[in-house]
Amino acid sequence: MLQIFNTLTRHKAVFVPLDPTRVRMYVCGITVYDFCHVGHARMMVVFDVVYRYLVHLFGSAQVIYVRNITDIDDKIIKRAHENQEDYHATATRFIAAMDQDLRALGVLTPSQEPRATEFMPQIIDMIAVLERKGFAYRAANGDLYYDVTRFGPYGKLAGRQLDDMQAGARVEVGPAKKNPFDFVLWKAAKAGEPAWDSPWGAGRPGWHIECSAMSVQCLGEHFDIHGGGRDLQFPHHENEIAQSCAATGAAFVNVWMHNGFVEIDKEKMSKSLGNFFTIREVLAKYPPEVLRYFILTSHYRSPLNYSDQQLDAARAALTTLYTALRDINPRVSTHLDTSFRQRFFAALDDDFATPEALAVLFDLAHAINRCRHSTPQEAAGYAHELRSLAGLLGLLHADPTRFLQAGGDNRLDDAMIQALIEQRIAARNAKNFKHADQLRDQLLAAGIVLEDGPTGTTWRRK
RNA sequence: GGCUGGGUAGCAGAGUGGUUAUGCAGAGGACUGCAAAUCCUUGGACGUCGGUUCGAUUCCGGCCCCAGCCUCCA
Repeated sequence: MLQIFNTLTRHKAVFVPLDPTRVRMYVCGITVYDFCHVGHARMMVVFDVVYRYLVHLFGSAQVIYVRNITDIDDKIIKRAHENQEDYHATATRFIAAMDQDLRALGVLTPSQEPRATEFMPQIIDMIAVLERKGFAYRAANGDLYYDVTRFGPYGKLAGRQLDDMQAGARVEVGPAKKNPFDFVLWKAAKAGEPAWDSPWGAGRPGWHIECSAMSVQCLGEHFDIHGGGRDLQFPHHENEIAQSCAATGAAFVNVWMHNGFVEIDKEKMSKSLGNFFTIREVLAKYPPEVLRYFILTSHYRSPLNYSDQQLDAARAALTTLYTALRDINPRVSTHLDTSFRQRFFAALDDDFATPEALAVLFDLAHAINRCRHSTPQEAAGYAHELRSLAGLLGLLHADPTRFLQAGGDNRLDDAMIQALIEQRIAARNAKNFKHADQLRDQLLAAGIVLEDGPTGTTWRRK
């Protein structure tokens, strides 16, 4: 039984979909004005695992996963202006970059990826409903605001009362607002800004309303899971609740999920602090699967401390797993110890406890290594088990030898490596171990590790 | 000021009222020409002060420390 921690209740609870034939999840994607960083990668990978596991439990045709793209917003306009290009060109460019990064990380494509600019009529409709119901007001600056005092439960998701919050703790409060926590629904366009026509004049939607409109449009008024980074809990998701519930009069989301931050030196990785690494920066140094593995080594709600040391450890760990799979043809076996599988699913059932699930993978790798020579068919069975369980996490899809030999600085290509290995074999056969060791050291200096086994010499990159 | 989380071995990171997490790193052994990989064995831990308990890292309370949110942010 899958249990999920619900931010709304601060408890884990058994997940029961509203409609078991249509499990519906919405995740806040990114605003496309720059390359994705490791923090984005974490969110994408975490919810990718959630999606994969829901598909495993309910079937691929039963799970609808919507992840939006914010393709119009102040930052995009600013970036486009800096680059002297159309806002749309900026957005398109960074969407392509994002797709490339996510493909590398093995993140599955969601069922739908709605973009704000494609949902203008629906967004405007929802705002109009809010205005008609008295939840909106026009400020002196022309912007249309949501009046938070009109929505009773405001603050429930954040776990705080309006009165408790210190408005303007870190920034000046907008002077046009009646209440400091009021937020913009429709932003009046300034000269030269991209704009859409609306009952409130030319302008663009506020950030929060687009997610309310798109989620309701794609999944219905009331759906199962809504996710995103912890930083979206307040005010973004709080505001979504206020808008959606006020507009539809229905319950909005059953389970709210928030992933923890990526940190560097105990500090949140963020654009504003400037302490971020983009996904592509990391992928220039490490195979994408290493980054994915690294993300899954900590529970999704915990902080994840980023460092090269951790990435190195992740690569070493994957090397261990792939080494176990090397030279084995995974085959389904009917009489296997099923405790691995049971532990693995128990871990994921417990609020997606990936660290525990990964531990099971290592136990399987050890099981393979223990019996790979004595009972190869058993080893093949465990290898199949390892592959299929890891596959649920989006890991261990690669050919083992390809993973183990990938990367490197290409000082030596495969043919050169092979030639040096042949030379060394000749030297060994001639009992000229000094020369053989020299060749091995030469390869090691180039990052190539040799392994002499009963069936010959294999190599991998360090 | 309000609100959330958290402090576990060298590093990372799970978990549990009494019994091995796991990975990387370390030690010893097997294997190897020597290595590497692998296997076997193994050292090392639960911020602090109290309380509950036969027994607490694990429950309760105080304290200290850290991070995050209360603009935008995954």
